Amino acid sequence: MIDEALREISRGSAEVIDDERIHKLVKAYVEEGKNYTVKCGFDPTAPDLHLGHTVLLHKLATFQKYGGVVQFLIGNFTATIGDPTGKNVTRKVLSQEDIEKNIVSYTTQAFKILDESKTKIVYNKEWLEELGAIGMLSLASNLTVARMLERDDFSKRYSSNTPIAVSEFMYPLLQGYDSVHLQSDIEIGGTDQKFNLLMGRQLQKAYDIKKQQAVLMMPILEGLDGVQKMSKSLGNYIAVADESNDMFGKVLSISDDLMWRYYELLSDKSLDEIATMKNGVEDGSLHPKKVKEDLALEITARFHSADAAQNAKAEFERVHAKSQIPTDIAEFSCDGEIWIAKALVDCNIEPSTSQARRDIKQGAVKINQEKVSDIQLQLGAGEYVLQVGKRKFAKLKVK
RNA sequence: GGUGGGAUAGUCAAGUGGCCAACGACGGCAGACUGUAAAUCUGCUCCCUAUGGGUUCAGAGGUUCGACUCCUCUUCCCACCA
Repeated sequence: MIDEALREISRGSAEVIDDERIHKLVKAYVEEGKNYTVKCGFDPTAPDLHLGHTVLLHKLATFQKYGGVVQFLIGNFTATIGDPTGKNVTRKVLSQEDIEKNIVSYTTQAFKILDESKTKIVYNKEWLEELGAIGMLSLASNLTVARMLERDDFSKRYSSNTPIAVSEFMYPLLQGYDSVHLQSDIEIGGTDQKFNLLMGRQLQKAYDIKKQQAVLMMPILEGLDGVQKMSKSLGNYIAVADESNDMFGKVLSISDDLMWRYYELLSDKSLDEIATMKNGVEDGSLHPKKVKEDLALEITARFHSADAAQNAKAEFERVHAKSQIPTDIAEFSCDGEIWIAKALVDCNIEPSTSQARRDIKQGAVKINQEKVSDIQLQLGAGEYVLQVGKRKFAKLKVK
């Protein structure tokens, strides 16, 4: 039991600091039913979670299975500073209203994965606001400028003369102080958070907390392109709130290599099952497409439902394998005859008539499955299914 | 505070009076091939019913038949010195 728990806990992790502590905590739970706390901080800087975030949520859910009580920390105070991690520019400061809004959508999405009964939502504004100038100064005395500048992102920015706000220096300290206040037993985060996570340990020691938190770091999930990290700004993400059809399609569009990574970090399948599949693909007894489909089904089912996932799969096959038209297409209508290029723009499947012309020239545009070659084409009264490329569709009614 | 250098399309980056809607790279889109994968090859990549027209090269003026290119001012960024 303990071994299995530890194996699941360390699954996919990039680095664990003080795994002895984790071992003891899990053992105490299994043998004596004692709970422990696992902290994980989220910045409410964006309203939508994507699968990259869920890597951590999954890990938290695993801990919940084995006695962990999750301290779901909302950084509503630190969000006003902006985490400098991995940024090459100072982050924008968010307004209070935006933060409030983000918090609501954040937590509802998070509870699709987390067990609500074993989760405590905490806001660091509660204690950080009270800290005051004096508390802040004494907190800051725990860290030297030299050490701060050792940080990769800071040193890069410093040497490339990108401005660093002094307030950004405070960020790791405040995050560390959260661990002091919450007396966390374990904190998890992405590998890019290492500095901040270790700060928690250092400060817990400085503030005389008896035990320092163990730290478990998860790798950063690559986005759909398989190279850069999944992020909204890069547009290579799968959002938790994505439609089931989109979600299914997006998962299927990842590369075969990336698929294994997603399995490790996002799937509920056991490590043994995954290894078996991998062997199957390697010796040719299992088609990689099938394996990827299973992954897409699993992920879609998690955020929607098993039925929705099956429908998405059927839909996908209709549209792509048999190159038929999807069942659910946005509909538009217009009065009187309309020029094809204009129609495509009006239906939001082309950004400009210029682009529409180009695509028509290249044979990317279809009406009712028929390739269009005439740029001048006028659409008279009737109903049409317009298509650009493989995935953009629209229905148009011309009166 | 002083002295130099710079700002070009999504990003990087050529262009230093007309041949410029602007080389190239990356990204993106589309086509072929596939498993809507990867890899590869090809085309496109400011807007406009368009063998033409319009608006662009930080901003505002000016010189010129003509300016991304020259001059003046403004804003922002960078380097070196203080």
